[in-house]
Amino acid sequence: MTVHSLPLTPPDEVDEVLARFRANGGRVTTPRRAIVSVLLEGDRHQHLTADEVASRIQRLHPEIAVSTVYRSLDALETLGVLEHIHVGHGPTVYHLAHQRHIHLVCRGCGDVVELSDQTLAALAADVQRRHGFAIEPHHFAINGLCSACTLLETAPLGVDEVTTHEHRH
Amino acid sequence: MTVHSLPLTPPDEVDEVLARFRANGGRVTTPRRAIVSVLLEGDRHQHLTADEVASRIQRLHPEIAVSTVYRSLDALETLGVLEHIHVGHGPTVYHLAHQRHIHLVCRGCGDVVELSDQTLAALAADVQRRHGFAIEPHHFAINGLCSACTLLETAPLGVDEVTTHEHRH
DNA sequence: ACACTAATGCATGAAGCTTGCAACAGGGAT
DNA sequence: ATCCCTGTTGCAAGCTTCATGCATTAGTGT
Repeated sequence: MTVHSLPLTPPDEVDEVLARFRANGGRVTTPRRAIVSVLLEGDRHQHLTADEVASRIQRLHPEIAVSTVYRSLDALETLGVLEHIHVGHGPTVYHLAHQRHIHLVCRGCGDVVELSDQTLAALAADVQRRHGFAIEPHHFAINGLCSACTLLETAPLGVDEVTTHEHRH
Repeated sequence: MTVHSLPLTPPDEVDEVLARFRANGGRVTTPRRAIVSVLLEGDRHQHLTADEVASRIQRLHPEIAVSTVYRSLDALETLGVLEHIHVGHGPTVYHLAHQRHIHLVCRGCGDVVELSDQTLAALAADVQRRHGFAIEPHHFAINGLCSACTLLETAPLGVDEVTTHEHRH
């Protein structure tokens, strides 16, 4: 009997994820259940900042403190339930560990492109061989310019697009 | 006549760098001269946080405010004198633009390995072709584990190296 | 040397994250 | 099902990194 009537919060998928967490010595509490719940929401992969996670949780549980969210995110990450990545100038974002992927972030428009793991395989092998360094490409976003923003930059025909197109990074 | 008697602060190399800055409309002031000076110090490439830059400047010029350092770093970067990079969990670090290189940062020991530009050339071309995305590999540090720390992680023979070898990232 | 305007110093503030502590609750043992 | 131990929470305060408003100061072309 699969109950899919709840629109926002996923059902027992949450407990499924947290079962491994408990097995590894973590306590399953309301805040931790809520965190996994919001990260499972939606069809697409979620990359949420701690603050975004807190806001969404507080729609249902206003009593849950932001500091608890930070500490719970930490606990969940330590036991492998989720991971964080750094997206450049912005705050840290979190996503479930099983939704791991590499991120390209455009410094112009902020768009995020997901990259296949094998795209970096050759680079990783090269760096490993030449430097003995095992890169962890999921842990950071690769910055750059998407095609649209590249056009804007290389062709500053208009008025003052250099100043209007702010570089916030 | 090359005067290399001054040990800490480089000589007129500072003015050389700032000449282009002035030519592009920037005003050469004491704080800006001091910033370029500390970034030119030492034999190796400098990667300093804004706070580190401020501290070193204030040894000679205690009146220079931290906010001025931030704004001056910004101004110098806008006119191409220097660049900043994100090294993961830590604060932004700055270096002179002509000392540009790619950074590998070990999440275990914090060591930084410099990488040649061509190491990423193949990846950059691949991403450009497949996604139309122009990556800017100097702008972020690539995180991972150096060979020594990889050994520590894969062989947790000792007492409690997992806990003593903190993962701060 | 002058005047125009950018840059500075100071104070204040905001975002993102951490921490101390008393009260509370999860979950293995009973 | 209940108890107890210990990890977890909520609250408040604080910390780091960086940004900003404003009156004063100081570069730079003329």
